[in-house]
Amino acid sequence: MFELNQLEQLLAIANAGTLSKAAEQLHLSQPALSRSMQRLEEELQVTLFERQKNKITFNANGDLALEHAKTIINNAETMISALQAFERSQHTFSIGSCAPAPLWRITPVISRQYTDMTIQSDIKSQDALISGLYNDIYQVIITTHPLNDPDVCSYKYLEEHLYVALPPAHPLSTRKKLSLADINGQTMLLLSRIGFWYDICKEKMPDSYFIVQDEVEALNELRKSSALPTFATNLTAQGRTADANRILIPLTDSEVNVTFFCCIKKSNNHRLSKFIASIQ
Amino acid sequence: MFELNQLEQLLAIANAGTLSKAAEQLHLSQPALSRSMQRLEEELQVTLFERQKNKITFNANGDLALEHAKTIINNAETMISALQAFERSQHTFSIGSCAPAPLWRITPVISRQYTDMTIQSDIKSQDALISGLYNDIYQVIITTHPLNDPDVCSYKYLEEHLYVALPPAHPLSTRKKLSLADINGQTMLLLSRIGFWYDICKEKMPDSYFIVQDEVEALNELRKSSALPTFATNLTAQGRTADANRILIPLTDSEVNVTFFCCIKKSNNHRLSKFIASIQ
DNA sequence: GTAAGTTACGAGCGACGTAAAAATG
DNA sequence: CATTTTTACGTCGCTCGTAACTTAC
Repeated sequence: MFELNQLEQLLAIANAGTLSKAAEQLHLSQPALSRSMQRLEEELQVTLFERQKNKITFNANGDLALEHAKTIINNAETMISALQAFERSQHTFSIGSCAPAPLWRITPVISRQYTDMTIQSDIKSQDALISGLYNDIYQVIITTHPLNDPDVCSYKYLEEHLYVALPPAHPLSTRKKLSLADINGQTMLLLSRIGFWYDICKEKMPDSYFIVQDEVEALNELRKSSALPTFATNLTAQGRTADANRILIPLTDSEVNVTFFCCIKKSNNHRLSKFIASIQ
Repeated sequence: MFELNQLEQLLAIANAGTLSKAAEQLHLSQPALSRSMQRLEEELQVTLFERQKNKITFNANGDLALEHAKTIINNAETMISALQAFERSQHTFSIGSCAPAPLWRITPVISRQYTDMTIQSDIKSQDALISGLYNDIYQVIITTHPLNDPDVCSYKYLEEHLYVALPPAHPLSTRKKLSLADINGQTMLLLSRIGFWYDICKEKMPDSYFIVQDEVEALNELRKSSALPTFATNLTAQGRTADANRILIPLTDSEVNVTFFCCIKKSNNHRLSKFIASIQ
């Protein structure tokens, strides 16, 4: 049987146009390449080139061989990346979530349970999460609704309730509850990468301007040094313990009082049994 | 990049079950195979086997690699056979015909014109001929009707008229013309491999029994030594020159007075221009 | 003359086989 | 003890690079 490196050489010759240039690209001497192609022809029992004294061109066989070579090399490269991706996936616990808060809780749990695994988490749209679960990009996804699929188990995991954190001097700070509509128009501090929350803010508070911060620390600094309202959640210590400078007022909209579900392919149930037990 | 022979070895191991047996099948020492697989794993940067002290089994990566390896090896083998088939086709002039007579004429013409080519001819049903022309199994096919396809040129080539050759003593031998229905029921001598003629005989002379001979010589011997009627055609010298023992009577059915057409893919027009000129 | 290709020849490295060791049933 | 696998080591062969030659523009 011929060898893959000979097919690579064939492609290189097609790309470079001449043996010499191809040899250079392949870090090979030109005579070595010449002989390698002679061996390939011998192996295939077919001439691939039209040889003139100082010129070599593909003949019809060569053109055909080139097409086959391309697919074979392509398959070989696919094999390598598929294997390496599979290997990585074996040692990586990938979680996708539609919001950041569940990850704050779940990541430490997993890293304690699966000590030899890398944990990788994404915040994505629900659609992206679901297709990621089907394609085994995620072992676990966290959504706001259980998945309606017999091959997937959805476990109720957490409830999240949002508050608005107002400075005491704020005109609305005496209210017992508020809706997003009530605070629409306010300029607010907001974290980035908050998944579906951002879409809700944009939709329900179209007149507000959001000062977006990437880092929690940066946001906290701004919170201290400004009178801007922010959001808070029941899922962080920082959100719950009333801040000296802020009064937390519950938000009433159903969209900001959600239940999160952990969704796992049934085929992964066994592998993740320890994890499943821990979230129930 | 890894090499194809390593993939072949991988398959051999999967088939044989143990390194030792696989090595034997591969005509390789067992340690050599062991190291070759170690190199493959190194190359892929992925372990493929679960190694115990004196036992080696595929792991999940290995199973996946095996699937990829199968398709790659398969592609490689396909490449070899496709190239060799293509090479052969380049040096072979393949003609398919629905009847033998046109081949008697056309074959010598082609062999004179294309001296470096092998001529290969088949007698097949019209359907098989047409699909063979499309798949480049035939460069030329001979049919009884022109093809209705803009990519194919159909050239009128020959007319063939059948006669029935009766012994002078035969009751019908004084007729000026006959139809197949008139001689239905007669036991007749017939050549084999006569293409669509055979179907016509069977259809139009359902009550006849046909003594079929593979060889022309054998048929001629029987013709001399028996009084059995046979068919004759305008396309052979032997058919035309009246035989002392036979009287040739024209058959009137339209089915046995046919025009043959040479059909050639337009894409082959250039390559076959010499041939096309010679048949017009 | 430069740039392309093939052939000739010597050298080095890489894959092979043999031998040895270790483990299992 | 037979079977299976890995490691160690020396050898052989294959492929490489250099050099020389030929041809074309």
